[in-house]
Amino acid sequence: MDLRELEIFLTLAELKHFGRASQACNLSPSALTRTIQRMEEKLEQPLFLRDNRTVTLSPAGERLKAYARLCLNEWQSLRSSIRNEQAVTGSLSIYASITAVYSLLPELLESFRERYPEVQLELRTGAAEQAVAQVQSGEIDLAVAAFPDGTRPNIEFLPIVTIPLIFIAPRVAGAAEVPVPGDRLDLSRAPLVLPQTGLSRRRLDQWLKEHRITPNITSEVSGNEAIIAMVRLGCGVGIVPQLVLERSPFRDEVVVLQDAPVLKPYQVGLCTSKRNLQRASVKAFWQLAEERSMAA
Amino acid sequence: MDLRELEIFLTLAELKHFGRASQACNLSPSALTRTIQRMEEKLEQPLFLRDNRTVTLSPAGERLKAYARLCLNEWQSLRSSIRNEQAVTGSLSIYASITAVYSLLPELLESFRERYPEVQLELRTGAAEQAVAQVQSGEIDLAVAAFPDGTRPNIEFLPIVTIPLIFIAPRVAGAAEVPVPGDRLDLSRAPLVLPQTGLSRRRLDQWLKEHRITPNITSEVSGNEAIIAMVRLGCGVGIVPQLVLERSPFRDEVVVLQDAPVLKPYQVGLCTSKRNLQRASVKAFWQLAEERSMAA
DNA sequence: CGCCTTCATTGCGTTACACGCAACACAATA
DNA sequence: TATTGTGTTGCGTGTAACGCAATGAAGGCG
Repeated sequence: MDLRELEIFLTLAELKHFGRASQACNLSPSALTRTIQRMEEKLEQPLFLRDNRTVTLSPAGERLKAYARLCLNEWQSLRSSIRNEQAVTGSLSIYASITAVYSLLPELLESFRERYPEVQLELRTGAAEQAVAQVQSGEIDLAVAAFPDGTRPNIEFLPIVTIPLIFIAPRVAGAAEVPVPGDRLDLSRAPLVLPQTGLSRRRLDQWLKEHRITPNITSEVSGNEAIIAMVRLGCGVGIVPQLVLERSPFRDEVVVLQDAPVLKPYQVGLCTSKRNLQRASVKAFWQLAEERSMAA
Repeated sequence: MDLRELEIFLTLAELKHFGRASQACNLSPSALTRTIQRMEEKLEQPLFLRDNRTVTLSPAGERLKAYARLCLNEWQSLRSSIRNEQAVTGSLSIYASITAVYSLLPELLESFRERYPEVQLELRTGAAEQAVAQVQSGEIDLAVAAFPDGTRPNIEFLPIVTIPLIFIAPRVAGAAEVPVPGDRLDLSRAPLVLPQTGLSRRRLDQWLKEHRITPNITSEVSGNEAIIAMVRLGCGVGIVPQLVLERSPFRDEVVVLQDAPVLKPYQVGLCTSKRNLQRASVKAFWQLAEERSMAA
């Protein structure tokens, strides 16, 4: 039994006139007759008692009338509740590093807020490394994350910016062998301040492996900000994404080594699960970001 | 939105597995996929969140699930209530003359009662002449009536028996010119006891008109039983359906005139309106009578 | 690492079915 | 008797739902 059929039936039940009902339903008289006949066959029971003069509802028709009203009303309320739900209770949790919150996200969040003011936004900051894991666990809807090298199953990425990985040195040489600006960076000799894990570490390790160089690692820390702090103190040469350096309060107290190996740059963008991408709020954010990166 | 679609949706919502759900619905996987896609398009909202591993309900899907359950449950209850209604509350009112109640109806009622014991029967007796009017007014569902000569609009007839119209005379001649058994009946001379109106009167009038005979009408009464009573008293020659005479307590006190005009016989049968014929109980009685007259 | 299995989806040809048009049946009306 | 109003039926047509086969994507396993 179809909702359209119920609607047609109800119209006829109220008008009690095939001609007028068919007109009211934008239907040919024959189509109306057949629709009612189909319904009567399905119920194995006449719904209307007709003679050539009048049309009246049978007892079964009265029952069906109540049913039809129920179904159609509930359908209306379902539709509106789904629409409202889409707008009002749409929520979106975003995970990002502090750097991202200050650099990439502001303009995105602003235009999203403008276009979809009804979506409840939740913003969580944390280590950039954990972004993908947060998304995979379902803890979070959307994250700003660096592209992992390999593609992950059921995870979608949308690149937004490409950020070079740069080598930084203290403005004033501290320990021995720490290069000063203008020197050529010799990775086999220079003392290095590196993250324990993470994408930039893997990029460097790969480069070193390709060039068969054994590095001189002074200290391993976690977090790009920590690297900048260590470098500033003169501990050695560090490697950070350019964007992080630009946002750092210590940016003037370290120098960028221009004559250094060029590592494959960071790809930073949005990250979510395939499943989340089907939710209205997530999809909206995603498409907004796509538009902006198209325009750029 | 179709009930079948809702059923399919519910199955998938419970199994959360396209393959198994399609099997459970006797459907190909592709058909299931498309069915869900259609529903999602109609609602402009995803119902399931899928990745290559799992299928889960979206918020909109949860709402639809509640709706689907409501519709399907109500549909079941509608079907069963309609079936029960058909059997239990089916009522049938029958109008018949006293003669019919004693002659035609007993066997019909008996087998009807046997086959459809749940139908509430109501039996009303009255003048045979009013049977059709009772049906037309909707006062009564079904009547045992004589065929009117012309067909009536929106009224159906089912002939059951053919009953000759016979001329009767008193066993012992009373008034002058009243014929005795064996005489040839001369309608221009014999005193007649006729019904004021009714089918038998019309039949006789027609015959007289065709033969250009002016009758000698002694008295006009109403009701066949009255005719028999008058004839018995010797008032004249009467005309009654054979069946009425057979059932009359005075049947031995009048005689049938064999050598008399042959009038077109009475056709007695069931009578109902087209509209009533669509009701289950009426239809059942009608079909029962059809079967019996077939067999006879 | 490569092959196979499991799932959902998509392309495509086929079929069923709902529709509109026209003709019809039946009754009321002039 | 002709005409109008009303519901139904015959028939040709187009859409849309289906099944089959191929595809894409991810997990399992030797």
